[in-house]
Amino acid sequence: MPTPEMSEAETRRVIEMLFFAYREFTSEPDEILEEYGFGRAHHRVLYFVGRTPGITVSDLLATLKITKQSLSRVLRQLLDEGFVEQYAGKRDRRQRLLYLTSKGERLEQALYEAQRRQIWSARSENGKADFEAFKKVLFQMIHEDDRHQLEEKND
Amino acid sequence: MPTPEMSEAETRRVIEMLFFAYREFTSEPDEILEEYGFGRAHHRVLYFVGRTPGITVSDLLATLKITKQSLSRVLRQLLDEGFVEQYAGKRDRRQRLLYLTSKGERLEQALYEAQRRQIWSARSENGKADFEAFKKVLFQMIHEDDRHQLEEKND
DNA sequence: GCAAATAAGTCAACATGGCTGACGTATTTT
DNA sequence: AAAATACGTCAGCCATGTTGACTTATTTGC
Repeated sequence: MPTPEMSEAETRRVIEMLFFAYREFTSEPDEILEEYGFGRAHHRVLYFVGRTPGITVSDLLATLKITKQSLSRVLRQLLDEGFVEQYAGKRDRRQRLLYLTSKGERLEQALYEAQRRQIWSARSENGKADFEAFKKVLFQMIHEDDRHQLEEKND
Repeated sequence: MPTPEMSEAETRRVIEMLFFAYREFTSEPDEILEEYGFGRAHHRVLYFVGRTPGITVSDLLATLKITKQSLSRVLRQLLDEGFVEQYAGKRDRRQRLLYLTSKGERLEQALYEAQRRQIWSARSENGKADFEAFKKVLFQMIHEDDRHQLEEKND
């Protein structure tokens, strides 16, 4: 672990790359969502419900780190419009376990596709080793408390 | 340039890392800005005016890709509160050239510091080679039209 | 068994920061 | 002199974050 030795110019270049890359990363999903009258907040819910079928409302809140009232607004729309379903928990009937409907899965899949393409494209311009390094550095940028929430690395 | 051969699990892991890393990347600046009654939109203006002293309003709009009216709202506050100054262009007096005041520079510096620390920290957990690879992949994620806007690589 | 805690939902109100549309003014270009 | 450009502003809309207060259903703990 070498001591960082980075110029301000290089550091600023990274700051800017993160800004522009993240904007690009969200732009195509945003376009798709707009066709449904949804926004980025809906995307996040679709994403994490899709990735964690049966997730409870409070676990989703913990992942997204937004208030119950903010989540409620978008979740209500997703439920009303049939993209998400909820069932009372078996073990604890106060809980509402969230699942994507097939309609919700189709939309989530389209959103995933857009981001998958962008990631694969960036990867294809570089080698496997470079991409592994990319993931390592990106992982270090994540708050420790959030790291456990990542998809299991089974690859 | 190898054909991508990535599992869905690995791809989703990257999607999640980008989400959590970007949230972390903006969280400390957000806290600082709040002390001034500013938001992320102010940060972006401070950042790009600081990086490009004398930038015109229209160039700033092109970089941020927001509307004149949206920019106006935050720029007005930054001008009124003495973080940014504007002068009529010498060559074209319709233009308003934007500069940080020393007050603005101090705030921009504090915001930069927070992000610099996070980047250096992530870098320090990995090698120089890994970080170079990180930058290469990140660069590829940026829309071609935005790439020229990056800080010159003079390092 | 009952009181307290928990999971979830809702109402109301507010802030930020995107957006569109319509116009005004100063300056430069043609 | 007319048209185009750079900038600014007014008004209003939308999405998505916030706080605070309160309800209902259910589970937990004494």
